[in-house]
Amino acid sequence: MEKQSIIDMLEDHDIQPTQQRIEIAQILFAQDQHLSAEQVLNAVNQLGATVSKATVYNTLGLFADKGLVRQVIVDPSRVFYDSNTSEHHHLYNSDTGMLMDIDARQISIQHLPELPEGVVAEGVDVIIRVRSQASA
Amino acid sequence: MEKQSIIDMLEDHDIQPTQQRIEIAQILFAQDQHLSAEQVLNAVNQLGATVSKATVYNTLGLFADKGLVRQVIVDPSRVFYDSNTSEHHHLYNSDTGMLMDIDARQISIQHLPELPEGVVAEGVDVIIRVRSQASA
DNA sequence: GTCAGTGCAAACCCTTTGCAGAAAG
DNA sequence: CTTTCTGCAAAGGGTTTGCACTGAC
Repeated sequence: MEKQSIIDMLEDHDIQPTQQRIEIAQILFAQDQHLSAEQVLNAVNQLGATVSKATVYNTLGLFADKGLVRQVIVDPSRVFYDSNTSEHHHLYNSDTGMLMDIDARQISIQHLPELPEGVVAEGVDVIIRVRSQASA
Repeated sequence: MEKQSIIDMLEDHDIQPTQQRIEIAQILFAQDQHLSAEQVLNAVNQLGATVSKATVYNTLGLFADKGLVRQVIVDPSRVFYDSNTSEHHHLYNSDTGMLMDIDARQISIQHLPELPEGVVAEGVDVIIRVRSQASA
């Protein structure tokens, strides 16, 4: 994804395209992937850029708020940020930490229950948890 | 649930029924519920008992390993332990932190995708995320 | 008496925060 | 110039760990 389309994407989502945000977005949107904050930090700084930890966290939080990425909560120890925002679910290997997308069409949810009063739906997460065969 | 059935339950799951474990189990299995480690700690100690934080964490981890409770990972800031181990899913209000059970029969998953090689399924979590109406 | 379990406090790790300096418009 | 963003380092909060003490059998 080239720089100008990144900038356009950020502006479309009411995000000021600063240099750090552009660099982080370039990492995230290079492909559909799931990265932790630390992985983003490493990746950005391996490109020669220098973005601080605080800015990575701020930016990922901002991107999530604005709908550019989706937080994936599958492991209590860290949050993953998913650059694929199309409807899909996840398969998580708790032994390896590997997180895979599953096309939403592969899982059909028949009928959602009626929600309690005063709440609005945000989304539905489906997580298929697996382990490597040998392990416990 | 009376003390003797708690002890039987622990022994059935290869867990030595120590006093602290019995107290924690009595809290957990008083009803189907979702408690964080901190909530268990408070609840246990309000009963006049004294169980240390380390033991609460150790015990909850042990119970989860042995299948007595189920970890529910919906919020990056803390893990909930669910004393209802029958098949069901969850509804989570991220504004209030409220976690509710949803009967598995209310959601039907049509067909699971084939798993990658070398992995075995552990389970499928479905989380319906909601917010309180007023909020963002 | 032996081994597993417990408790305390310190260590850990991811994440957030306060605040001064830098950059964007 | 004004406002927003960034970076540093320190603080925060849930969880884990090391190790000596206690309890179970």
